[in-house]
Amino acid sequence: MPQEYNPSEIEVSVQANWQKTEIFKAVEDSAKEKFYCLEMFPYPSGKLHMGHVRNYTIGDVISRYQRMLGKNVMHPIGWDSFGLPAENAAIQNNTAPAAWTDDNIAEMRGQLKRLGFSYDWSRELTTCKPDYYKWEQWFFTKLYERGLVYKKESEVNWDPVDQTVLANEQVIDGRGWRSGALVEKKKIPQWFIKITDYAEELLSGLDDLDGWPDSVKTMQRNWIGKSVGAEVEFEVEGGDNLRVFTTRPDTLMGVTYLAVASDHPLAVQASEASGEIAAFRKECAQSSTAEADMETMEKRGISLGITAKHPMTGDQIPVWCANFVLMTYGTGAVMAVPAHDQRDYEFASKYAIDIKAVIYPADGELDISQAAFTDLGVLKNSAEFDGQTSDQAKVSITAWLEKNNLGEQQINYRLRDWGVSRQRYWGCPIPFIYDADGNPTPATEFPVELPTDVVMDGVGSPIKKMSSFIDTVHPITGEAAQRETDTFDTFFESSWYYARYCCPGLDTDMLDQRANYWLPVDQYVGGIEHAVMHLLYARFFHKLMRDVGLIESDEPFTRLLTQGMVTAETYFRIADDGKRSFYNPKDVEVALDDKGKPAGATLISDGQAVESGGIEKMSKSKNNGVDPQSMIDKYGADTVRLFTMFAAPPEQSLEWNDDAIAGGSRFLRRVWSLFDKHSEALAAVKLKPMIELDGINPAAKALRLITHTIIQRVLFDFERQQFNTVVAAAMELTNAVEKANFAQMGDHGDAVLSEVCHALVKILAPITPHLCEYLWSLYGTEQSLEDSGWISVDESALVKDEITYVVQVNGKLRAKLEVAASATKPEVEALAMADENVVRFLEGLTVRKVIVVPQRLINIVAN
RNA sequence: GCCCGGGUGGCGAAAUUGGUAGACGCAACGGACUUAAAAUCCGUCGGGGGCAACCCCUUGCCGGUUCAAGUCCGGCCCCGGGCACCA
Repeated sequence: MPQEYNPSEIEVSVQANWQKTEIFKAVEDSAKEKFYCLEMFPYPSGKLHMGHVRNYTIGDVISRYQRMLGKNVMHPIGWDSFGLPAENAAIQNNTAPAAWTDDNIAEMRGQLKRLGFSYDWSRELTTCKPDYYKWEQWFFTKLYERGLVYKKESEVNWDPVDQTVLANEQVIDGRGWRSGALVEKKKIPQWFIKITDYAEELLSGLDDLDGWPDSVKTMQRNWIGKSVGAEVEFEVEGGDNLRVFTTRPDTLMGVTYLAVASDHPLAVQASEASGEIAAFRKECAQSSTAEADMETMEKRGISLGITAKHPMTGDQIPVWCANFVLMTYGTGAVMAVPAHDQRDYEFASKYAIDIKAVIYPADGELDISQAAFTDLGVLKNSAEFDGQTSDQAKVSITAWLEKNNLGEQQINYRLRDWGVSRQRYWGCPIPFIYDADGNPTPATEFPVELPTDVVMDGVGSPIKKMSSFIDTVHPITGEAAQRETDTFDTFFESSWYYARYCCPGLDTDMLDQRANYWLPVDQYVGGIEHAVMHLLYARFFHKLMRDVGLIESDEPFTRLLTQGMVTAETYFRIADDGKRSFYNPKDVEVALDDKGKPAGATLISDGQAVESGGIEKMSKSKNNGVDPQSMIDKYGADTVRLFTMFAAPPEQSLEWNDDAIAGGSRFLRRVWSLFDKHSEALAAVKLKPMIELDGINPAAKALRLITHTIIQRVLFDFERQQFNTVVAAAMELTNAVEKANFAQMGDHGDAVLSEVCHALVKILAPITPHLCEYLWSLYGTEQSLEDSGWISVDESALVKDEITYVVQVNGKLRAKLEVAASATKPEVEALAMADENVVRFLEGLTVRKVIVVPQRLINIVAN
């Protein structure tokens, strides 16, 4: 073997061999246990960024590990290629989104191949191509037939200057990003899918997802937001009765006002007679639709000047309009109990509305002089319900409402139906056709193809003016008709791509039986930012596909790994106009003080100071991205892969560090020279198993103990997917081999060498597969590394003659003892008591208790 | 504002899940090799005290449980992710 490790040479030739042998092509085989490993597919934004590299390396390590365990692994890749950035880039570069997208895919595909990921490229899919999206169009019409799709008015961010709908991302401080105009909420008709019909199953299904992180399951539970309470009816004179949902019917007697959303029918009605109310409603409309904005704005309201009849007391109570009541949750109206709800308390205090206490703590005094009492308690001032606990009263008051026909028990979900309409061009056309009266009917021919030869003007979707697209024939009447010009939310494509990977090339159906072989996905890997929306939509879609009869399983993803983001230091200067301009870390030199702490940074090009802006997620806006390509060119794919695995555990954020990756390269060179040094011995001894253990040389025995202790840790770490410590273990093993003197190990030297090097290649194989392929070839076996099986622990190698005991006095470390493994508990205790330092610390004290943790620790408690 | 995470040396981190805090690596410093540099190799490396054996302090902050807390419980502070049209 050559003395120098030349990664690019090895990597290119190993990759060519993988391609030639089609080793990663996945074929259905009922005789083998399948393993479907999937990473969230990329949006083709231009070039790979470090987040991609991390995501796909994690997935590749898992895929290769599972393959070595002997499973039939399917590992596909594709492109989530509809979306907003393509439209923006098209405008900027004076091109069409399709061409820009295709170029990016070609570029990024090349980068993924260069990194040596074990993809089955024959399954590659691209969501913006008609052969993919025609099936979601077809599927949407199936859902329509089943009554799961409907159209209703819904709010969007409206830019009144550009006359266009804006994404939340395009609203900055309440203004349109291009026009700078104050954004308004506007209602337009949009398509919805009834995800709320599946709320209960989406919630209960989480209980069985043992392979998902608890944090993600909790987030989804909270997002679905099931609450049990009551709907209560308040009679409004001369108007429709007002129904409200409450989780606290026990506080009913404490209601002192009602509040409705600004677009509630009662508020709309009241605004017709009052300019003040109309103005308030207009103000409420002047904000983005984002919930974070709604929740953080000042809580304000206005009295509607009308009253409603309290169902129990018959009192007339005022009805207000408030900016914090959401039309989309519950009934768009709430009953307010200022004494027992903090938000109502603040609102009532601000507008001098009555506060009436009805719940008292079971013991102690009620104090609502500063804040509401929101705990459960005992009822007072509640007529016949006085003395009941909150829990009792929730039941009895609900029963009373039901008996008097004034309300009933109700389960409410925070989850809202999924609005899938987008007024954008670069998306999948929604397959509906409107007759002359505007009545929709589903398309019957698929695909409804998106015209790709378009010019983007920066305002609005080009197909909304394109008669060649819009004008069509009604599928039933044959009369002139018009196509829907809205497109699907891009979450639509990403909700079912994992199933389509199972059926490449299928042109007669959305899915076939192959989907049932591969699904569910055994391991899904992706960013934590997708914890709720994408993962919830995909779970929902899976159940829809099941109910349409396309697949048999209930959940799409058995095990989920949510990776952390990739971050880097940011550097900037503030210009005279107050704007920050950011400089890439590679263009900045950091000075260190004598402790090695950063002390000031300068721009290399002009030698002038730049300010440090702290660690942030790699992004274009902060200009702190590191181009993976430059790292691959410099160090090779294996080093980049090794570093991304070593720098942090997968679920934590990973801070990029140029120096640290050089350390990864250094390690691989050390592994290389280690094999170089022993290549002749390895070729001669091949895979000689360790059999003769009796009378084994102590040096050989010691190295075997290290080897198998490390194997044991590595097996554990691969299973729990903590790959940074796998790399650390490989480094420790390398250190041990470097120090070992095999010549002194007598007859066992070669066999121990073969065993330890074999372990090292196997441990690193999923992480640095190119290098390991090469090293594996030194063993001269016929089998490919991928098919050569996995490693196991030889328990007999783990047997120790001596054990180190830690001796504590009152919990503080005072001594360490080397004790024969056969020593009994009293013997160990006696040895501990006799230790010089222990004796010193026990002087003048009485021993009260001695705690012995076998094989590990002794704690002497004395005073 | 609400929901979910995270905080350990100069830095990235580890701690077999309540039992030796800092494995492994980066940076830094000292040395070897070299005409020199790179590369490589050897050594030191949380803070403080001590000639030394050793001792004291230290896992964001405050309090608690325990023989024993980075790990469990309660309260705070700071940072990040998500909040339904970025993907």
